[in-house]
Amino acid sequence: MDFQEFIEQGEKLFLPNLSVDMVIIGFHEGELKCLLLKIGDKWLLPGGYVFRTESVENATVRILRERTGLKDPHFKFLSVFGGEDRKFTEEWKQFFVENNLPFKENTWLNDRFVTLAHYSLVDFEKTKPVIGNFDEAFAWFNLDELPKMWMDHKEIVLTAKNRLKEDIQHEQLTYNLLPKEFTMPQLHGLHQTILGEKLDRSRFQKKMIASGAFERLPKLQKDSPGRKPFQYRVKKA
Amino acid sequence: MDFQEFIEQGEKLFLPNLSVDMVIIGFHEGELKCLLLKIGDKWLLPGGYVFRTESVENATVRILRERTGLKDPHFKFLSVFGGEDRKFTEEWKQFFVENNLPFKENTWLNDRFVTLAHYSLVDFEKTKPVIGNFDEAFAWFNLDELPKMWMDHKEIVLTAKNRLKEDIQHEQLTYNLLPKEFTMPQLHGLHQTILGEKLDRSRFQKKMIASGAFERLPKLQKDSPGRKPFQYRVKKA
DNA sequence: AATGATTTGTGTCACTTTGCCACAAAAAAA
DNA sequence: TTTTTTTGTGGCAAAGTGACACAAATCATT
Repeated sequence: MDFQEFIEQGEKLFLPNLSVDMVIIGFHEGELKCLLLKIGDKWLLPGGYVFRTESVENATVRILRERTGLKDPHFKFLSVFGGEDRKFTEEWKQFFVENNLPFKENTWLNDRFVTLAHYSLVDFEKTKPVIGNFDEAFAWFNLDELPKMWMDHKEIVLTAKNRLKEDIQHEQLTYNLLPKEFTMPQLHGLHQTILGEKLDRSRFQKKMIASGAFERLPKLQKDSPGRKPFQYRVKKA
Repeated sequence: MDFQEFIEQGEKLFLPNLSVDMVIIGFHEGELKCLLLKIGDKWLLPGGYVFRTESVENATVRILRERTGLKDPHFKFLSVFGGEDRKFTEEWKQFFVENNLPFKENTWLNDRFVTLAHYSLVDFEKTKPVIGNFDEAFAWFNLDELPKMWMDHKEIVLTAKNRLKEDIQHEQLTYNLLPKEFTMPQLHGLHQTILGEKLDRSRFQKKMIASGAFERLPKLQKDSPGRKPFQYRVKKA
């Protein structure tokens, strides 16, 4: 679907005034990163619209797959952003002007959008981002060093960051951010990064093992100094 | 707004294909009750649509106020229900036929709806339900004895019931279900009802008091046998 | 008025979980 | 061989939890 077609057909194909946005989070070099796309001189969340014949959930998975190349990505609903004046008119205008496209103020694209924000925890190494038809670039940004972003997208990312902090206390989900096989020191570092505080390594390790959610594998072979850690993977139910 | 006007104007006034539904929960005679409305021979959740010039949040508050008479009701987002074939065609058809109204298959009302479900914890005594223009009746139903309901509305109620069980573990919010001034035995009974299990009274009371969220008031005067309990209210921040 | 039943507030005590530190084992580096 | 780094596990005091006990307060019944 090229842009012209997208503008013309979108109104018929999609549920109007409704979008799905994804905060896609990966863990790389000890930092939490978020996948963003560039349109114009600002960045935005990967997102899309819901086909009239498609469930919201399927739209979410479809959008995620399209942008990450992952088959079965983790995701979780985050929040509704439904402000009465939530429009992207200025952003689209700039995009149209820069691309020498005829800008019309009152297309569906410039109308108000209620967005269903989700977050997704992905294995950074396995994720192969794909830009959309209108995006100029993609990039991973440290959650604490976000660029200029569209509208309220920065707020959405920060909401996700805070939600992750809460969810990690009650749910076993951080392993989605690591490779299938990982070590306790890795998981420990990840949790410290998410919570932004030091966690006692001894206690953390004992607690994780005691949770029974992981099974121990042979030790990891590596060249760095120090004892070689066991590897773990999530127990299948 | 009468029904004819509602049908004709709704499309222009509201965001299409989007609704807000409320699971309004009260606590009465030791049981959790849910406020439902009757249209036709089935019951449905209080709900409504979002004006194009109104935020989702304001719509939620407006709908809640309209149906409960409460000034500043508690509410919390529950979940999105966005199935690809989520339509109320049959239910509306029956309503139109029963009321001798001309039924048209393809009005906005019969289109697919994504609903933003919320739950609201209210003081049963203070709540004065008001039925909508098209509702035949309202009633409070025990959460475990729900009547025949529209589409997936029963599923929404059950989702709320389960969510409440979870939220109560992490958040101080159950006092919304009690009068401003309440006793520890009351709060204890409420928690037991929500969780569906016995909680040690001693421990519960100590934990609640230790949380520091409540301030002790003079003892309650009552005629039943036994020691008179202290009253408490939520500490203002 | 005395006694008993009921309800509520608080105490105790064993058991578990948590926070913090220690230390030994393993393996590269010096 | 010794040192340094990393990882696994142990110990112990403090805090939290579950189960039960018991006393205080108050109405109902002799």
